[in-house]
Amino acid sequence: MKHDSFHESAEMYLKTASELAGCNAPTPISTLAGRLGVSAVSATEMVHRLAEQGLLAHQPYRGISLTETGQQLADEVVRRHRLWECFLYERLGLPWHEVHDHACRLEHATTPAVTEALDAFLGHPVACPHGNPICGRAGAPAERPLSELPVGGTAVLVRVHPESESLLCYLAELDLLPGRRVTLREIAPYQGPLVLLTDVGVRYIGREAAAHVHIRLLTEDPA
Amino acid sequence: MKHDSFHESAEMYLKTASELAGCNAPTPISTLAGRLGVSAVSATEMVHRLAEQGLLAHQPYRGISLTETGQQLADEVVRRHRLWECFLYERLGLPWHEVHDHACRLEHATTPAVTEALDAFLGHPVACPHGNPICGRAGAPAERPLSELPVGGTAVLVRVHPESESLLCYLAELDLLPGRRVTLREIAPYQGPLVLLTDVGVRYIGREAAAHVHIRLLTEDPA
DNA sequence: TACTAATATAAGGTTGACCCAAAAACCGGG
DNA sequence: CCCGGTTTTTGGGTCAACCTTATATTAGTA
Repeated sequence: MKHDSFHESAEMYLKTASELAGCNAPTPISTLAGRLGVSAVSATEMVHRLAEQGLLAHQPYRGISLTETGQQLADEVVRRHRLWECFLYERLGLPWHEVHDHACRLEHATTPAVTEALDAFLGHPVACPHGNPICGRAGAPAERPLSELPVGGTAVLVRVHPESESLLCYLAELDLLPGRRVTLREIAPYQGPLVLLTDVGVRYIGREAAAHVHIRLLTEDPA
Repeated sequence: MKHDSFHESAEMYLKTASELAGCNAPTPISTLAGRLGVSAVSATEMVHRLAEQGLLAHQPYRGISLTETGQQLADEVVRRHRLWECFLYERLGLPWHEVHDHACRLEHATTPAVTEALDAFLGHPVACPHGNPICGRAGAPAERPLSELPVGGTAVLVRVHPESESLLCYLAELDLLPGRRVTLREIAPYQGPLVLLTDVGVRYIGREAAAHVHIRLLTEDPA
């Protein structure tokens, strides 16, 4: 017998599954595998193991979805992750785009007692530095990807969802952080970038990236 | 490719080897194995692997000792461990005797950037809550195990060295924490416990435990 | 010196998390 | 309804870290 519960890997699978579940219901295993950087075969194996433990359901050729228990576990991991991000960013002063990776390591080594104490220490924060909610489920009113903002509409950036260092870094460079107010002037032709007006200047952002940036709509049309 | 450097296990071996090295120069593998809770065979295997990587030297039938590099690695792990202990105890307010175990998990998931930032955040502490030094090598003036305090002598408890939750818990119960001033009244016969006078009352402590509590001598004889 | 207890090695197993290559099952478009 | 591309399964490997049960080696002591 090693650790009490399961390991880093399992937690990563659940966490990732949870992240992808937000998009379309049954996530194909290949997507999971891609995101985790493992082969489809390996992912399938692990999915089976997790399914046996009742953490997720696998409908062959359709995809996977988390069970109640699996979702809970995943939520805990995500919570730890975001709490650490808060700590690393707010208290330790590490750069915005770096905290994700450090938190990825810590999230698996955090006991429940530490999690709770950390949460209290940070004053029960409601969102990580990238705007992702910390406590209850996602929800929140009228939130959608930036890529769906209509031309002329104005919105506030609230979160960066499927996070990745390169994306975070890119956004930081553009100064497109949660809290920023943007207006979509136009979408360049041929799947071109979105042209955004912000109070720090004009910004261009690709559709791919924009799909990962979530906004809260302020107005549909220009003032 | 998995993690960049080596894994938790290797770090634990090095850390433990370093802890035991303080006592007698070449540590027998069996001692290492015992402390890590693995079989002697497993420990031997791992020792070979680590020796191949030049992290420690193994003299058959005599024991092991860390190389320069190995010692450095071990020191880094220990440093991370103690920094986390400080954080958990001072900032998160977790109990004195519990922080060790939580820190044991975190120490392997801490990137250099986080270590440095944490150190700064804590104001570059010089010792963990149990009194073990954080930065440079152990040293410090005139430090010895409580078990070597002469009868009648007075000393200050400075650190608990080979740490274990049960020991820490026991000491906490007795209120024998670093900073406490004690006078050895007598040693009960037949390898009996030490009888200590403290400003919180009389305390009895076994010789085993006393060997793990380090003191700084104040006076050799009663005032 | 010869013996015993500690130490080391050898041999063979297990488990988790990966990999590849190839075969089989499936789904949807033409 | 059939064919091609995606997905899954099958079979066979690797590697690290463990395990047990022997068998050898050695150090220290009687």
